[in-house]
Amino acid sequence: MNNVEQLRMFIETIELGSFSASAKKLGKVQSAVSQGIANLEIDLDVQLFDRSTRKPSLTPEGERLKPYAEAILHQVNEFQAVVDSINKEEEALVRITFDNALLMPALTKILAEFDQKFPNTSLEVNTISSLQVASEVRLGRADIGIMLANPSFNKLVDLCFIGHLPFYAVCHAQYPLASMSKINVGDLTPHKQIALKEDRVETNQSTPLLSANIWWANDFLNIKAMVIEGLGWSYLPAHLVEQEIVAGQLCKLDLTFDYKIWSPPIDLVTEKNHSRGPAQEWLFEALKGLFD
Amino acid sequence: MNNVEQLRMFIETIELGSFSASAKKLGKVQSAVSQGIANLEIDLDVQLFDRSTRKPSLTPEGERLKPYAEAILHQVNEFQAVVDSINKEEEALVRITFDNALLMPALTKILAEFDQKFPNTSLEVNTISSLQVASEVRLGRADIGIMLANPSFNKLVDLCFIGHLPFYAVCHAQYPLASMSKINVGDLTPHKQIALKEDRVETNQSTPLLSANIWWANDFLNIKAMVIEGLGWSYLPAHLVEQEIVAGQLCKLDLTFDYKIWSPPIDLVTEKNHSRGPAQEWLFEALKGLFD
DNA sequence: TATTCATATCACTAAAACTGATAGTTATTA
DNA sequence: TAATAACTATCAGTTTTAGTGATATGAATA
Repeated sequence: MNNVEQLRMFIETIELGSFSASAKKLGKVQSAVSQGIANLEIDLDVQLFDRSTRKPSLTPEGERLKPYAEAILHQVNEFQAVVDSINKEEEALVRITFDNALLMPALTKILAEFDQKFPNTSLEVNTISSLQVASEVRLGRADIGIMLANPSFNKLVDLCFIGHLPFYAVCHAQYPLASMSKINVGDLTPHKQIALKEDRVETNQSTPLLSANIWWANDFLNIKAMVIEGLGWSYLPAHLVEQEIVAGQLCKLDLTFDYKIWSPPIDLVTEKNHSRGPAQEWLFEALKGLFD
Repeated sequence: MNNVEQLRMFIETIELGSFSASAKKLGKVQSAVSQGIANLEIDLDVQLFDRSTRKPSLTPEGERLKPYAEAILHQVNEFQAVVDSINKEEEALVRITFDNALLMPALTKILAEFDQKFPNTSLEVNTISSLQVASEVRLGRADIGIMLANPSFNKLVDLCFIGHLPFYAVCHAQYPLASMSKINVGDLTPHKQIALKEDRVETNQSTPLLSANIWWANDFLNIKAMVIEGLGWSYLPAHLVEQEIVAGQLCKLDLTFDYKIWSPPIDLVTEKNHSRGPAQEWLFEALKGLFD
């Protein structure tokens, strides 16, 4: 079997029930399909259609071969889709890396849209601590990064401010602070704060340290678990605790000094002066709207 | 993409590293492959090979397309295999039905060999009670049946005697009969026998009924479970209890009147005067040796 | 029975695939 | 470094295949 066009004739004739209809759909004259199918039958030495009736009807052998022919045509279409993708200069792979605090519904929605728009471009998604995001991009191990803003990197990579990630100060509903109103800094001092271990010496913490007794964890999900256990209070990304607050499991602290919600800025990170293919370009633009 | 031969040139050239080697393997001259690949590149508008070196080397685009081309060729091979199967007049489907007492290792081994020999023929395997096997075949719902011999069917279907299925009289190791030697018919009378419910009135039981108190079950696996529970003794197909006897869980009864192992005859059943395709023919011949 | 709709066949043309020869290029080796 | 071996590209000519348009024929329909 070498002739894909004959397989198209075969399948279209089955679908449409006649050689002439099949010919019209394939942009040929009737005799082309008639001969094409006849040649296919000769090549395979298999009778595919029964012509004793007005409209050709599939033989059992044709029925048996139909799914295999369809499988070939399907693969041919896949092949063509990749060819088209290449000719649109779409990348084979885009790699995105972000702080795991940023794995929020709006982000996964963007990734799902990406999959729809660029079915022939693979996506590699990594979550790591914000600190490492920039270096992953700079070392060429990721194409786009998203991280808690840190201007000290702006000589090494391109940064693009896209919005603020709101953090809530929360504790468990049974924790002493939950029932307090108008909490000021002094009130927090005796309570345990759980903070993100960011192991960077050169810059400030992304969340403020307010209690005297601080425990550290390297992942917001760990911190969340510890807060739910009632071990202390913490600043956590709003999207991570929204549900638990609604369910009454966690409480926001009524802090007098947080006149606005604590919201550190978020940057997109890309390699310096690096050209982007269409898939990367689309993803970059989509991520700009992450906080809209 | 319509030209499968060009894809073969593409893949063979990758495998063999040169157009000339690829040409030799495909039975063409070098220029045919050279032009073939060139035409493919023109059709796709994608540069597949870098010719600046002595031997052509894949471009990144070629690399990206390679697995898709291989997928097409794979499907084409599958298609051809089915065509070959059809031309050898192999059946699309063979249906075999047998008494579940016969589901023994030797049988599953034959089915595994069938799968090797006839990868393009589907196999439908049904287990039902021996009584129904013949009628399934007669009604055209199975191609080959295997059952405990019952000559009353030989006007309706073709029967072929293939051997005896040995049955052991067994009970649980703790059951009173287990410790008895030289058991005669009278010794059995007070003990409960568990027998196969064959719901046929016109013929004898396939296993003899010897106790006064008889329980019935419609499946040997059910009977086996009941015997293991210590509910009574029963005749069971040897292959079903071999393991448990070795493990000491079940015991063979030392029956004085069973001078030989009780072994009812087994018949292959096929539709009367029905022609067989090669797959069915092979399976029929293989099943003849089931008890060798 | 006439009509319609579909297919098969055929001679012809257009397109494509292939061949064999040749010229040019890249490695290897003497 | 020059000769050689092992490739590839190109081209004119040929063969093969695919497609066209006209025509004949056959099956359903009314």
